[in-house]
Amino acid sequence: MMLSNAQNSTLDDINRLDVEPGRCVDLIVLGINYRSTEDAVRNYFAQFGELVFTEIKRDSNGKSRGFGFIRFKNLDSQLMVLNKRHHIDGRTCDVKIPDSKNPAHEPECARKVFVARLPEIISADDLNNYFQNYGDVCDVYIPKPNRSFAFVTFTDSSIVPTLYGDHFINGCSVSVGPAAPKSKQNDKQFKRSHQTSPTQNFHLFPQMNMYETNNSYHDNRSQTDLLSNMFNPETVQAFLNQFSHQSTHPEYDWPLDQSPYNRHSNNYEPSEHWNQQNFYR
DNA sequence: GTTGAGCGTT
Repeated sequence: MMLSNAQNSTLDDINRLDVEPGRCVDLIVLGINYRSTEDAVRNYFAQFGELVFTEIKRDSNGKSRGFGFIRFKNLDSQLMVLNKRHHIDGRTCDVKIPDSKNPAHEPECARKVFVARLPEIISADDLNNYFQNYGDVCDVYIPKPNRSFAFVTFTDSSIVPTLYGDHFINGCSVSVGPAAPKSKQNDKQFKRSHQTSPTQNFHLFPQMNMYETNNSYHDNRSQTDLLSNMFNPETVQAFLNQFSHQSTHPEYDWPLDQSPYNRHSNNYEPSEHWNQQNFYR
């Protein structure tokens, strides 16, 4: 056997899956040698049991992307290889449950709203007090210096879509929209985590649920269209800039976990070692 | 012709 370094328990991982218990799922194999063939991968894992599926992901030119998927026929085989280190063609490979199978991988942005057209006179306290009426607010983030927008994060994502639209806070009108990611990475995560839960996809189309009789919301086909309907051009730009990591004074931005409005935080001071990458993890 | 954290339809 070519096993080494058993990592975590495998039963817990399987129990957390959104699949039938006792059935094999596709397993992702990370770290495959770029030169390894599917035969090599299949031959290696055959020692643990019969495989019903083997695939190495390749680009359009046929070059290996260094990872692939396998599926065993029997669960005992799967248990033997899952979350363990393997050695194939001179490289150490990890076998894991794909993120796409794990609904727990919901990105934070699903619990967060983007508040646009935010006047400077509205404080994080104001936002907290206001949105607390709709759900459990666990974080309020206003960039410093003020850039006319904020993020409000809830502990539960389910109420988030119901907030999309205009709100009046202390007599001021603000626009609330999805805190959608812009980067390719987050985009993928965002799509993945919601593919597995079709019932939650409605949050991408809030006007279908909230505003279908409101003429100001024409299109319900894409998030981009949603934004163009919901926000004015300046606000859209501000929204997109936020995800381009273009803070003019990043040293004044607070990380989520150290925001004074973050209940899980006991540090009320701006961080010295803070950088934006932590925020947009 | 290179690389080495990640996440699958083409």
